[in-house]
Amino acid sequence: MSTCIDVAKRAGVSRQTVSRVINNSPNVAEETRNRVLKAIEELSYRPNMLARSLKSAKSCSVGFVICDPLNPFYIKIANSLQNRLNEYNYRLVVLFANEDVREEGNFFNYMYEQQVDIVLFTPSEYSNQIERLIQRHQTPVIQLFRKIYPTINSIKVDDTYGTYLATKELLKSGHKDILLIEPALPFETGRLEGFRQALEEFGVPYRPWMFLTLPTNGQNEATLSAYFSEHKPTAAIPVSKSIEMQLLNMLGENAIQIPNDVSVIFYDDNEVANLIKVTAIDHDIEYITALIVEKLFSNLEHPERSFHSVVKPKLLHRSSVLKL
Amino acid sequence: MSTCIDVAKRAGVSRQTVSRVINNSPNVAEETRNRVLKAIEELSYRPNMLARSLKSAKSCSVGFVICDPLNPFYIKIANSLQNRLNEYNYRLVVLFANEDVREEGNFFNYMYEQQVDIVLFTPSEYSNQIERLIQRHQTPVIQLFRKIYPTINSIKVDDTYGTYLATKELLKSGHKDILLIEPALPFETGRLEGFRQALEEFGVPYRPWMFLTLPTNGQNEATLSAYFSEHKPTAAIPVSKSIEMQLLNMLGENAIQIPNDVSVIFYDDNEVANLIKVTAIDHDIEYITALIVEKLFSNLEHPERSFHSVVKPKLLHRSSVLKL
DNA sequence: TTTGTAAATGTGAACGTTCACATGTTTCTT
DNA sequence: AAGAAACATGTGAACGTTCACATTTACAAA
Repeated sequence: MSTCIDVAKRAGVSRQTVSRVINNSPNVAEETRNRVLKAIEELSYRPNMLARSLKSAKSCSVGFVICDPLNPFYIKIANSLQNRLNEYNYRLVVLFANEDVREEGNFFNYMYEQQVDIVLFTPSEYSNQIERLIQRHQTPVIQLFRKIYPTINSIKVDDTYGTYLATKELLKSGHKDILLIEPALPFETGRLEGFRQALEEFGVPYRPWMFLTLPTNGQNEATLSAYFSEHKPTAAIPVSKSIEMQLLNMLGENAIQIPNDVSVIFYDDNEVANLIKVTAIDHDIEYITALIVEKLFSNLEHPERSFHSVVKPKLLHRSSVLKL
Repeated sequence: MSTCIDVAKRAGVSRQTVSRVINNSPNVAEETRNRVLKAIEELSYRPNMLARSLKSAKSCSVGFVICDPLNPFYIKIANSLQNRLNEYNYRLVVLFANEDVREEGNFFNYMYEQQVDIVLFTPSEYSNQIERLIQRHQTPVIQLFRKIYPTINSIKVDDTYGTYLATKELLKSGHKDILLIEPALPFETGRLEGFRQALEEFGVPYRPWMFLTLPTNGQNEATLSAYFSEHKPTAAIPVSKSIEMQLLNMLGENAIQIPNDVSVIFYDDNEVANLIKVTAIDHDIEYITALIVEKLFSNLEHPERSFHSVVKPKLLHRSSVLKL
């Protein structure tokens, strides 16, 4: 692998001039620039980013911990984020995680070792060990999609508003027996709140059986089946892909049809929702990543300014809601 | 961010001793090691990997270009690969791509700049520009899942055998009018070959209408619908997630039921296949990544030994094949 | 002509490690 | 007891860049 000194020798200039050319700095004579460019081409020279980052004390990289790699939402975010950052000559350092707090410490240590300029992560639950780790280092951190650490900057989707939207849509169609199904998480998502807000607005009383939490890694078809045969809701809002799938499975096995027997709105659009035409809460990936990038750079410039941004989701109408 | 010199000062040793401790080298007195470890802890010191890689001329990183980020197969591969590499203190540098040759050159330049020790990529089509780029650099490259460049080491799934398996399964159940649907790709996948092998074995003549290629980014429901109403195959093998989804969509709209009206085997298992119980070709992710890691390290040690590995897929029986 | 200013280019040091080697200290061998 | 071997530790240089500054050249203004 050739270095800038090899290029310098071949072009008959100093290494600094090569540096100027590859960094597009002005004050390089056109003739010299061309000579350097030619040498770069001939040697297929590529600057060594390790050396550059080491010297300049800026790696121009953003760490991103994908908390659930099998959820395409996060992959789309990562993909879009990478494209945006590349435009600024920043790179995205991706780490696949699996919703495990015990591993989160390793992720941060990894990011610190890689000298990323800023870390984006989705906390899986509160841990004061992690909080201390973050405070000890000066690397800025932004929590995405969940605001679990009050003192750490955050960007998230307004999930309260999301369930509010979905619930309102069902209420508008005349549904009164609605079931909200969430995975059991070690923190407050705000979804139940939005659910209750909508119910209240339509004067429908909230009943405890309208809200169900399910173990995250369990086989929940039996629980769901029992619930449906006992309570017979006319509509359901499953949250998270795995619960959506389990619900579909259960409905299929019991020959309960969407929307004739039960109306369904997914919280989180995905290709299955698209396939079987399920109305869903939709997140504007491009808008979210644009916001992340904006906040990220402003945070690098003004680390003292704290922020907690909230993005409103939308409802994507399909045909899984029956008018009663 | 503290450096090894900060740690050395605090522990009252030289930077080299700190280096020895963090690299677990022997020949460090127990008492000294503990003093250094304490200083590391107190300063929350993390070694700077940029500096380490720069000096040692080994970044201990593997570049991985994910050709289709929305296909969970590649994400699972990346995730598993990352876990395995971490065990060897290697890291995975991930790049999201979108099946575009024109971008592939940038990916390689990026990987070269990042000084990765080896690149794993899935070529989207043959390009002699890319071939020259790879040859000019000494960084080893392994093509995954597609063997497009004959001279470059490869690891792939035996797709000929995959369609052979799927076709045989349908033939065994008495199907004779089988449709293989592939995306139109600019290279030979070998799937048609496996399809024809199985037909021949069962004495069923191959007819041109049994094989359909569809544009990769098109809305193909209409084409599929026309095909089905004209030829009425009793079974179909859709290849690639997007074609699988389009087929399901079309079947749903025309009220064609699986398996009563048509038997289906997916080429590539996924959660939709699991949900609606579609028999599918299954790839053993862990086996594949173990092989990749093995080949990767042996390639770093013996760059002169070339290899072209092939992994056999399996058939995952579910209930989408009707016995005729 | 002299002087000043801007543009073009070069040089030494530094970033945080590790390598190669040097040096000092202990422990074993005979 | 002397020498060798093993262990423990330290020092200068280097990795490929960029930074800060220095130097040279060109050209306009006085």
